[in-house]
Amino acid sequence: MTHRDNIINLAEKPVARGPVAGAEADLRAEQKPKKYAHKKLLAIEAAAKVFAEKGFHGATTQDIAKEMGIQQGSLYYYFKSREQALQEVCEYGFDVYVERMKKICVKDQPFEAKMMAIITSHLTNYSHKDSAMKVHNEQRLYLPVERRSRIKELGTNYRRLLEATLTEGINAGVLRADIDTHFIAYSIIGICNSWGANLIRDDSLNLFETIEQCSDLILYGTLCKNV
Amino acid sequence: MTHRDNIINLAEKPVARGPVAGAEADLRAEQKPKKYAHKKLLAIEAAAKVFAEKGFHGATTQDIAKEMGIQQGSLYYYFKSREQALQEVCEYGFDVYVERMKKICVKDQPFEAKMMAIITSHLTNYSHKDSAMKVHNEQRLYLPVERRSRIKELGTNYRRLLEATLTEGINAGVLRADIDTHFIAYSIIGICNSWGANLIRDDSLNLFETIEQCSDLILYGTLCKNV
DNA sequence: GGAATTTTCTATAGATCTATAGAAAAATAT
DNA sequence: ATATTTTTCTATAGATCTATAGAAAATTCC
Repeated sequence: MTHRDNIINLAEKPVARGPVAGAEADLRAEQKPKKYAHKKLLAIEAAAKVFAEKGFHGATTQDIAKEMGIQQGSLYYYFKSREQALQEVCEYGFDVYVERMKKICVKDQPFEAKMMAIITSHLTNYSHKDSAMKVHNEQRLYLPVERRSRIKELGTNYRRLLEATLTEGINAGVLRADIDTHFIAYSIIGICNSWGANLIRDDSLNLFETIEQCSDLILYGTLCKNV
Repeated sequence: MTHRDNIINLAEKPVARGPVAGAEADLRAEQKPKKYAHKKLLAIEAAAKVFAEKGFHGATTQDIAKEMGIQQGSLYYYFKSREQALQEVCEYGFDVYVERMKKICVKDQPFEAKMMAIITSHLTNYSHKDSAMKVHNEQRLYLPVERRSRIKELGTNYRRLLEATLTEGINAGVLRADIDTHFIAYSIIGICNSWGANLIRDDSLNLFETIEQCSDLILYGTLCKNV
């Protein structure tokens, strides 16, 4: 079995769905109401924005409700609790995100291009999904473990895809054979998260320049080639 | 003026002390009491630990007092407010830290060794100063701007030292001439903070291996040299 | 030992904030 | 038009949590 097979297997294994421990699926969303599903999304986005700004513990249900333009008490029509709101924000978009990552990893293209696509995907997520990704990175550990299983699962999937891609790069002779794929995967995620947070904070930063610089650093390092 | 001169100048300019806006120096600590100064340090460390675990907004004065083994109300003997405790935790150790950085940057040694020393210093800080550095990284933005001036100043000093060292590396022909020192400096800090947080969380991680791997990634990147 | 000073304790006012209950309003269906 | 369902509102109990005040205990000084 080749490493490409490995990646394809990982990529095609459907993400486990259905009730995960502590997930408490939103019954309303799966049933009749029409308007509900849409407004629930708005609620998640409002929560994401507020959590991103004030942190989980610093954000009140009042704040989130205000962001949505409804009364504090009404928020409980969409979330059973403030904690559940955090959970849903953390999970929001991560699904899509991991799926996108799978497509990138499976695609047959030069390693450098793949790395750039991965970084682009990671950083673009910060600017598109608004604040959900930032909240995921910074606040998820405030969730009790029971609520984190799905998030952890998605994160592990993501990291494994990255590691497999790195291994593939080594086998293809593109990457150094002596790197630790686990370490490098974590580092890439670390750099991306760090710049992702900067991108959100600082409007003057250019997304595409940042992507290029990140790729460049990870691939080529900083030492002069002539030495 | 050479770049080395630049660094030396930076390194020898004494860190601005005295009352910074919003700093509200702890009068008690500067006056007579003997036991006070010592126990105040314990208070800062207790606060650091609790803030690191629960986040600023998630940590109560009760939690901090309990960590110190005193009553909730007694905590106010050491801090005027919970917010001031956060400020002091964020500043704690950073002084020493920047001083250490200056010494490293000024010292005449091969660039690779310097980079390793810088990373060692940054990561060691995480394991020694317990949680203060983590709190600084994750929670300082919850402080109102008035309380952040000193912290910002120290951070800028630190980053400038790093940038100057990188520039020096370029001029010495060791580093690629086309890197953006500002970008690389931020990235180094990002990687270190990301691994620093991992080190605190995961006991099984080896500090020295992590240091070597970080240096290696930043200097050499991941691409195979033969390509 | 007794006075002065430092440190800690107890108790609490006043200000949140979450989550719920039940009424009201809006939307949809019949 | 009326009944049914969905969505929002108001009001509030009950549970925090911060910060202060003043008494008590511990320590230091003479």
